Amino acid sequence: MSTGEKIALKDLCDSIRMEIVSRNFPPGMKLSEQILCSRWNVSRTPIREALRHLESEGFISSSKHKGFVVTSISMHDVEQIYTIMINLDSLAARLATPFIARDAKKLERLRALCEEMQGLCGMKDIEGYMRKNLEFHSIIFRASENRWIIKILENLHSHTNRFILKALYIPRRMDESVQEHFEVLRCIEKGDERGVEKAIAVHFSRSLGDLKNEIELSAPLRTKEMD
Amino acid sequence: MSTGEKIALKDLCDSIRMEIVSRNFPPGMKLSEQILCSRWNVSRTPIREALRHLESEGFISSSKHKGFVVTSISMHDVEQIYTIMINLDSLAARLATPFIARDAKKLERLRALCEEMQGLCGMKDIEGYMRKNLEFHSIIFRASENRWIIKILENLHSHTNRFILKALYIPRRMDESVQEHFEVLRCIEKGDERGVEKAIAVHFSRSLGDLKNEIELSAPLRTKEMD
DNA sequence: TTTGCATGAATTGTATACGAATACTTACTC
DNA sequence: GAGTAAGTATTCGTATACAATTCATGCAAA
Repeated sequence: MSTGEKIALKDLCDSIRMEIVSRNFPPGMKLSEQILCSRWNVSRTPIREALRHLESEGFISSSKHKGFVVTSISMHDVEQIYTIMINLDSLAARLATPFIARDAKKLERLRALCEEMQGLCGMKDIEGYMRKNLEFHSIIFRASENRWIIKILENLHSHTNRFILKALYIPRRMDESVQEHFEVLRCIEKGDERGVEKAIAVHFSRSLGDLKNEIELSAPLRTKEMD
Repeated sequence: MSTGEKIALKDLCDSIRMEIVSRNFPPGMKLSEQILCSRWNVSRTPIREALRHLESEGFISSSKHKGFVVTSISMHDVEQIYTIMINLDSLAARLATPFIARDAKKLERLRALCEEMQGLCGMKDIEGYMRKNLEFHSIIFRASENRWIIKILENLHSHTNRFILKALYIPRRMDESVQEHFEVLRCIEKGDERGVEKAIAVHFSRSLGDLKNEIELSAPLRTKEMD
């Protein structure tokens, strides 16, 4: 790969972030500058600039003379993040409702996603489900037209996606979750801003609750800290 | 200045950020790397890394081959940010309440700040007032013990402080504001989490409302976009 | 005067070079 | 064999060098 034109800094940043979010670069992994250089065929300067960017986004941490390391994300972090998302995603959804309600394309896409999630849920395709789920919520918060919220939520959702574990399959929860998405969609279609706000808050609260239960149950497997 | 030991990257970053927040580096200002280099006696490499960090925090923007520019912050941005703070600061305050309620030192400091604000308000010292105000709210949200909220709010408060204009003196609003701070403090002392949450939300809502009015009134002076 | 272009100066983007700190290897002692 | 110390190798932090692009200036022509 990459034997031709030069990669832009932003793309470099996105590439590395993707590796981290996909757990291809797992928590705790040392990010050697040299290896990254040869991986993307650039010198250390742009690599370090990209790493500084990701550092400020919280995906990696650095210590002097020891270099960069992928941060780990614990259940404790996930709880803290969900606590924020319960509030912010619902706020964003409320703001977004009037914009989406009169946007046939977005409504159609949201409905398609709901149905696709229902299908994937039946097929037990967690990975696919998570992708659709992320797109569903992204469409909503991006429609809030509040660039500050959008930036924050993009970051937070990326971080939760680092934790969410393909392995963790909870059939009951997934069915519930699908229904909650449909409920959100119904409220949006009605233009019921407060209804959407509430539905999203409930959705994230339940997701967090079930996540905590599940982790609790699988505690012998892995404890509080993931990696 | 700076004729001795080498400055740490983090401090460099903080220094530049301070220049921006204090409007010493005003919105739209071109940040020439050379000038920054000679200002802090370092080479371009650490300067650029610091700038990348600040870019991801939203204080500057860059475009290829044109370099870095201090971002401008408009009333529209401030409205968007306040919309978030109304929710997030109140959430943080609710979380923080039980921790502060049993922390005599913090309670004492908060009370002192309230009284100092009252004094500064009488003396019409807006700059001093703003500083105390920021410390008051920072103590609260930092006590939330949610590191994700803390990071977000530190960033948002910094940005609003770029906008808030020393020139804008609103006696009535400042008196009101002082009372609202006392109300927040009373709720914290009682350990009334929901009361704190509500009080903070009301406080930020009113601040935003008055800010909008004031901007509206002084519209001939400066319109929507500040700088 | 204004428009257009050409040339050079200045600035940025990236690569490389070098000093400093850390990690690793090896060899030696016990 | 375990532990340790010295010396080597690697990696990082920063400075500098070079390439690519933009910006400014000046001059010529309309």
